Amino acid sequence: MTDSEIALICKALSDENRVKIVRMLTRRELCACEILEKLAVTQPTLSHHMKILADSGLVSVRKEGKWSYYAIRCEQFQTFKAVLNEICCTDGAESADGSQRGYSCCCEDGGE
Amino acid sequence: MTDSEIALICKALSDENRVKIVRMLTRRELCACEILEKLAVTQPTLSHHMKILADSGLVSVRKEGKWSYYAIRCEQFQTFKAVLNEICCTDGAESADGSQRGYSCCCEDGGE
DNA sequence: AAAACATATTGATATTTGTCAATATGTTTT
DNA sequence: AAAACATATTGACAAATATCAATATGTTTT
Repeated sequence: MTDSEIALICKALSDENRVKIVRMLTRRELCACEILEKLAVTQPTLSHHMKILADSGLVSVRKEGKWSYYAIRCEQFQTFKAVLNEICCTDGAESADGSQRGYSCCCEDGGE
Repeated sequence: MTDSEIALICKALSDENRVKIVRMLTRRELCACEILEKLAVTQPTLSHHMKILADSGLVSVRKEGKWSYYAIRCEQFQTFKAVLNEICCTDGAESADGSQRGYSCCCEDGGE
């Protein structure tokens, strides 16, 4: 996954309403009308947001009759998260002074 | 972590150059001059990008003499990734027709 | 003190973005 | 066929963004 593709997905998630939408899609697909009910935007604005999410590859669209159902694209989302997991801070297992931190290192494997 | 905070971090990662920067910071802090060498932007533009990354909370700045050292903020980055892991697709352990997928589900825990 | 160096800020500009009203497209119901 | 419904597209506009040149700030070296 290229830097450009990552940037595109992050751009799709760079708007508060689109973050809300993606969070709503956790474990259930939703039609546009259901999403619209929960956001304070007009229908054309929602349609615009859904297009950005779909174009980024993060969300799929399934048309059924007059409805459009949206869902998270598992494979794409998984790849995105895998890339983020490759990014790692400079922290080791514990702080420089030897004390325990209140959180574990952001790196999955704890160092190379 | 609010939708707004997530959007802010994603906005920081919504530019290809900034994705490159964050990837460069994996496991090592870097001064601005080192980052500048590897990107095709002017010094003021880099300074602008570093400010956006720092303001998002994803990156820390440490000043030492005339240098500014940047690093990934482990705790913040980890929290961000934890939020993404809460977001999950509608897929189960296998495809609807019972066949195996070429990738595992994007959900960490495989369902609630 | 002066020069060189690293970084930040300011000002300007072209481009992109989020939003809405109006309208179009396509589907289902009456 | 007409009305109602769900969604998409178009056009417009204010706000935000990425970029650079010029300049400022602060530090180190000479």
